[in-house]
Amino acid sequence: MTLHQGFPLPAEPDADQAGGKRRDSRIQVRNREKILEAATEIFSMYGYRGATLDQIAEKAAMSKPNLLYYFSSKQELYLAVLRDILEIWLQPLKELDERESPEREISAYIDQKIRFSQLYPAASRVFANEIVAGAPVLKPVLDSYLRDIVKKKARVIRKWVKRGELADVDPYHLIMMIWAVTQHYADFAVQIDSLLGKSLDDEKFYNQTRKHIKRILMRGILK
Amino acid sequence: MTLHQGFPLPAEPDADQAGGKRRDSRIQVRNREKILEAATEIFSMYGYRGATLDQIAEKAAMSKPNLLYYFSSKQELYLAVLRDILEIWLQPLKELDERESPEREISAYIDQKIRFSQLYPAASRVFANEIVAGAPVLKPVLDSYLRDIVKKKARVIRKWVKRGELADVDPYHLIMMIWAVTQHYADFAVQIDSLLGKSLDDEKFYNQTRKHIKRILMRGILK
DNA sequence: CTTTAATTTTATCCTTTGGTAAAATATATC
DNA sequence: GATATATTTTACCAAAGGATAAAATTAAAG
Repeated sequence: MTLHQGFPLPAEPDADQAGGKRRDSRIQVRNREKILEAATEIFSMYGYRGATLDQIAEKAAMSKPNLLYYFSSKQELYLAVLRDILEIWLQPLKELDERESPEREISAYIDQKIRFSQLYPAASRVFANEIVAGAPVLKPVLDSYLRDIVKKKARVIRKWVKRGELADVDPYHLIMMIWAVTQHYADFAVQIDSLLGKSLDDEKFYNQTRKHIKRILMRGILK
Repeated sequence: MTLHQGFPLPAEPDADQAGGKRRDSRIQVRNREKILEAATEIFSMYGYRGATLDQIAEKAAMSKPNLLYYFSSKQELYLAVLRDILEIWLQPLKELDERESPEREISAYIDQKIRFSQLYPAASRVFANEIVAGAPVLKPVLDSYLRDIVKKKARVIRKWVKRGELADVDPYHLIMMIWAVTQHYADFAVQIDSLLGKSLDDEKFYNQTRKHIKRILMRGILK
């Protein structure tokens, strides 16, 4: 489990055109995509250790050695999957803008998070698995990058509180609450389905959920 | 993965004294406990598939065949772990009492859930892993037992709403929110620690968290 | 103390799994 | 269409992992 060590953050556009080898033939792109999708699905169910390349290869309709032709190891594949996820996972938080009203901004943030749960439930679960497992790979990212971004946004929230636009809430706990609730609908989708017979795929349920979460949270924090 | 099929629910006191074999020598009890604890720890990090008997045996300071002397297979061990967890996980919900005020009852419920996260974080993560993995074992329990209990409690909440003691909230979403937020602090403890440098083990942080969650949620749902 | 039963260790088995080598096939370029 | 390059398949391998057998040891009962 000596995965990790300086996790190459999101975008890594591999900016060589003439640099090393030629990249991205048509088939290259298509297969990498196919594999990443399959891998996300499998990792989301079994975590890094529990997932097998055989399963992933099968889901990608491809032989295992063929898969290894595109990603030279399980670890590399996992890193690629995480990289993709992190990119979309981090985006919304960056957008919190103190110049706007907290009502508008937090509402929009919740919308984006729940939308992520709807669009990428498997990705959300891969992320959940990684964190629940103790973040063996993402720990460095949490400790540096995420930490900074959250600190910055906590300051924004604190400013709203000082301005009297928000009740006296702890910014960190508020952010945790929003994450917890929105991700729950993706990560625990099976449970939701068992209890309610619904999923976020159902647009009606999606909107009901979104509004309900927002109603309670916003009532809870607005002055 | 054909685990499951009629999961033997919580208490299974194995009420034979003279029935089958003699049970529970001193050493028997101690070792089973040691194993269950180690297994909970390992399953919580890697999930069922990702965990290995070698790891569990090592954590329990015992050889693998010795471990298998107490639990005859990985599957049986996992079932035993889940059974233990389910028992304590389910308890609090059963206690919601419509004759009391929602303020008091829901507050007490949140207290119990967050306390569970504090006392049994590994257990919480085993549960999380199981659900995230699609509940291959617990699905039947979710579909029957949990479903019924939640339905019953939803009725209690609805009654409070009708009595005008609670804002017009959807009972199911409210329960999901409480679960999500309280479990988050156990399941995503690493993330919390990275961002805040705190854990629920810290009594001060524990109380701050508890109060903060309650303040926001209660404000959000009380009339 | 013996004798018997419970527990632990050692040696081993078979399957799965991540990964490689090399041959075979398809694709692209001239 | 021949040649070079990229892709896929087939055949393996070594290590890990769940599980068993039987011997060795320890604890309990008489």
